[in-house]
Amino acid sequence: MSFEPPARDQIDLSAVLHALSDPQRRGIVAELAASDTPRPCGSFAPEITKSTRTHHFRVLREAGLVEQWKEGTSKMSRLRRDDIDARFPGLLDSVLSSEAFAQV
Amino acid sequence: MSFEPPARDQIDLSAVLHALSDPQRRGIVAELAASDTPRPCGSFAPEITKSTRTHHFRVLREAGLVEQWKEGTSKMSRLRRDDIDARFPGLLDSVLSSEAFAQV
DNA sequence: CACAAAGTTCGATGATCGTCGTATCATGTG
DNA sequence: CACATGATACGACGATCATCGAACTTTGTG
Repeated sequence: MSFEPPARDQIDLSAVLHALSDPQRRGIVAELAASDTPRPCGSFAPEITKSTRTHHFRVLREAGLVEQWKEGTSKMSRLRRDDIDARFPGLLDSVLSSEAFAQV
Repeated sequence: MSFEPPARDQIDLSAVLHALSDPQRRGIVAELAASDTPRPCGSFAPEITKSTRTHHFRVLREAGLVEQWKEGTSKMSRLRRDDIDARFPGLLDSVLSSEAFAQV
């Protein structure tokens, strides 16, 4: 049972908000948004286990936030910013800048 | 153990996103955002049970999205739009308009 | 081929979630 | 006071969640 990542029109708002409600995942998304160059999964969130990381990337992928492909032994990730922005205009930006803005 | 609703500076992004990730709660927030006149809890989401409704309002209140006060036998609710907008500029608007925009 | 590096899969665990029904409380009204 | 109304409290239920470790797969390199 493999998960087709959702097409642009199928991206679900609840799934996106749920995916973004976890700080760890939000951190990954923020890092992905900060630079366009794809990075291997392992270079994110070094403080958590590999399996937990796999889990978080799966949630992001199933929500439609992230696209992944293999490259050698590692797996690259890219933020589907175009799709998200097209489907939910302004949402991603406001979430990311909210994080940056609301530092206590 | 009663919940102090969070002050503006204590409103947590994860809690807000989690609260908004539930369609039922997002519906309540959307209705609250649509009209300024406070309404009793019972006038929302008539398809779910009273206790479930109470639960959802508690999540919204603890996340800082909603303020409530008693008025006679009923309990009124008000969206804390000013606080949310001040803390996370653009977030609430983009979530609400995302819902309206992305009708499949 | 042997080995290392990067991810995935597969339980498992403890926590939280959404929903419900029933009992209870508070407030207003006859 | 008796009763109705609106909401909360208290389990309880199955489902999902975030996290982990151990085993496994895939890919590249000596």
